[in-house]
Amino acid sequence: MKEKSLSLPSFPTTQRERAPRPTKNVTMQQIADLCHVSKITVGRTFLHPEQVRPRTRQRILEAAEKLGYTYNALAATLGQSRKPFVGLIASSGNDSQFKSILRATQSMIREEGLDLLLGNTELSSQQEKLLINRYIQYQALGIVMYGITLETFQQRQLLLNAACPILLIGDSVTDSKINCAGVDIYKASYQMTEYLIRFGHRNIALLCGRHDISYRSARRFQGYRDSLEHYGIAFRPENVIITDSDLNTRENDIISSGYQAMDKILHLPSRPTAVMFPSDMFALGGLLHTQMQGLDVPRDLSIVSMHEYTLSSWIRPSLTTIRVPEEDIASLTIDFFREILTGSPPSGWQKILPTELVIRDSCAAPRNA
Amino acid sequence: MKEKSLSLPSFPTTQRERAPRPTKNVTMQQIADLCHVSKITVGRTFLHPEQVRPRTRQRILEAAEKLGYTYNALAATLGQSRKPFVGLIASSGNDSQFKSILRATQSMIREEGLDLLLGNTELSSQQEKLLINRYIQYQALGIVMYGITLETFQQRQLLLNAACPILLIGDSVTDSKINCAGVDIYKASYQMTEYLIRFGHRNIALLCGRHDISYRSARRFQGYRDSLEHYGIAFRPENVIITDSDLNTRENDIISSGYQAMDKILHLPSRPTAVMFPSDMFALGGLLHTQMQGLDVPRDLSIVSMHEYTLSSWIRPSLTTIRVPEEDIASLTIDFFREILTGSPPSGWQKILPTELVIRDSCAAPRNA
DNA sequence: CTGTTAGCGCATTCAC
DNA sequence: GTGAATGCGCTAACAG
Repeated sequence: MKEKSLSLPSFPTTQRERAPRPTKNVTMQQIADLCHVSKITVGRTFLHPEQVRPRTRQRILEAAEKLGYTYNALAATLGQSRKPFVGLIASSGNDSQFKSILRATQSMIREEGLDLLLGNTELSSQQEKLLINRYIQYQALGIVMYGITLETFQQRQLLLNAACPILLIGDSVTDSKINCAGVDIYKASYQMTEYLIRFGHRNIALLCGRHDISYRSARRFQGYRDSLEHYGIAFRPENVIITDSDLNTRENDIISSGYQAMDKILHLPSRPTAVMFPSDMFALGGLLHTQMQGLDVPRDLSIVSMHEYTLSSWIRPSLTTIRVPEEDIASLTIDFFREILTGSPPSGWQKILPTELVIRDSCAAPRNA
Repeated sequence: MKEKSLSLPSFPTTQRERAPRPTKNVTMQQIADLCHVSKITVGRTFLHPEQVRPRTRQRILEAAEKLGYTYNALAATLGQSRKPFVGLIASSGNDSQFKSILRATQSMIREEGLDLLLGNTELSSQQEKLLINRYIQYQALGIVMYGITLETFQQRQLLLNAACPILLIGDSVTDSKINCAGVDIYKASYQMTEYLIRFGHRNIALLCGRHDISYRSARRFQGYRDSLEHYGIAFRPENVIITDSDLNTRENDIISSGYQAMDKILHLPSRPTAVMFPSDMFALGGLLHTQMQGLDVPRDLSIVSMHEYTLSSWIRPSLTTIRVPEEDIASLTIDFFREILTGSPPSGWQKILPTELVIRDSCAAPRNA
């Protein structure tokens, strides 16, 4: 038998013995003693106030206040075997798409009376596994992952944990057992490359995350490559600029990553005639740099982004980009958790949403075409 | 006696009775039964493996695997009265500064084996209070708040909870009892206004958050106003553009907020000669719009930002802005929690960091001065 | 309306 | 090495 999904404790347990905190907690029992009622009556005052006579309730509340009582929600979950947490594991805090996910998740969480555990992996597979296990051990109702490493993606047993459904969002996924809600990045990337090729571009640069580590970047990279190949265009490794803005903790600013990438691209021996950026933010950085060099977009250089923000329609030239239905992904995430809450833990729950190529003004045929 | 800090349960308790989840959890006892050992031996295999004979340990681990056992970290905290959580309450997911906070917090959390509870208030005072109480009830070791409403700020009892230290970050604070690590936004705003005034500007616009709600925006607004007053310049209400990008869930993009604000400003009956933006991102939006209108910055219009990002030095003209020591705030946050961990729960812990006026190319004297 | 009993799952203390 | 007993703080089920 291979290793199954097994969650063992993984905390540093040996270290917090410095401060024994002799401060005994105030418990319901103490309130009960003070009020000459039973413990459970105290509990009821808080959880089902209507079941307690107003006068008794009043006395209990006053006593609680006086003692500085704090309700222990952790103990409560034990008692009612309630699961109050939802885990959200992000590969990086950098991604702006993450915001809309966060926002949507939060609103659901609020409605359902849940709370959010947030972890950041910086695309470390080890961190991913650790966090998944941790959140499972906190009895998470489910875990949402936004971005995943190729390595963790292989660990199906971990991702298919029975006790805690895991949902991958942002990207659709090749493994039909794994829950996901997202778009087909491979296809989007393929199509965008195709779009440029049809303009006549043969020398297309790509700014891309670590495709040796990140599942998403790998898919994006592959879509680009396959598209080139399909049209009989030689793949040039030097045309792929790797950004590790996911990983690099110093490099906080996506726009600046795009800026710097463009600098590299413009210094390539054979200068590309088109550049693909992961998102509008990166593209803006690239655009700013290009224009500062006195080059015209799209006459001298075509620029596209692979993920639209509201910004892209306003800058000049407006950006050709790909619309990702973020709101839909967000509401699917909510649906997923609603299914969990109604008792049917999803499995093989796959929602693949279409992307849309938004054509604007940042592309043209290459000059020498 | 006034209301003290009292934490009562605040969950929607009446709703999760749909799915009774008859699936009994696998517990240590079951593993124990299967292995013909006692419960505690099982526990030890996980927590102090070295205290268990290798052969026994092996058997137990196998049984655990076979049964699909999941360690219940919540129950564990009860047993060892360990506090595994840190709360982070953000007023909005929009703010980019939030990223660096998050990053720093996460790294500390990782080192200390803690986990992060994240909540978003969208500057609703009610949400703030609810989340604070919730996190306290989850036995949070401490709570970090990034941004706070004026209303909650008044609730000193809540903020000075003994069981759970609360740290306000980003801004320094006028109440000497309240823990904080941040910069004096009032002063920064005052100085920036002063800087523009000394150029000869008399008609200065300000883009600002809801200063009737947000503590930070209120301070920023006041600094601007007091500076004008000090130099004998009449305050013009129409020169203050309010952005509620904190609140508005649809408006995801800060750059676009700046863009739109600038549009309003340029249409003001008496057009300002200088505009102050909350951050570089807003300012970039404003700048883009200004330039698109055929106006020159800084000749026709001076633009400043009140919070520097890496971007500001690259765009043209480069932005005059204010450097906020984000990294220092982040490490102070860590310090704060280290003090909690070493047993001295901070109180009146105030770290006020200096800001720096970064002068670049986006300001000039007004044309008609 | 209130109390009794039992249990949630694990950890600690002390024995053996 | 291993085990028994007890406690963590709260809740559910059933009684009265």
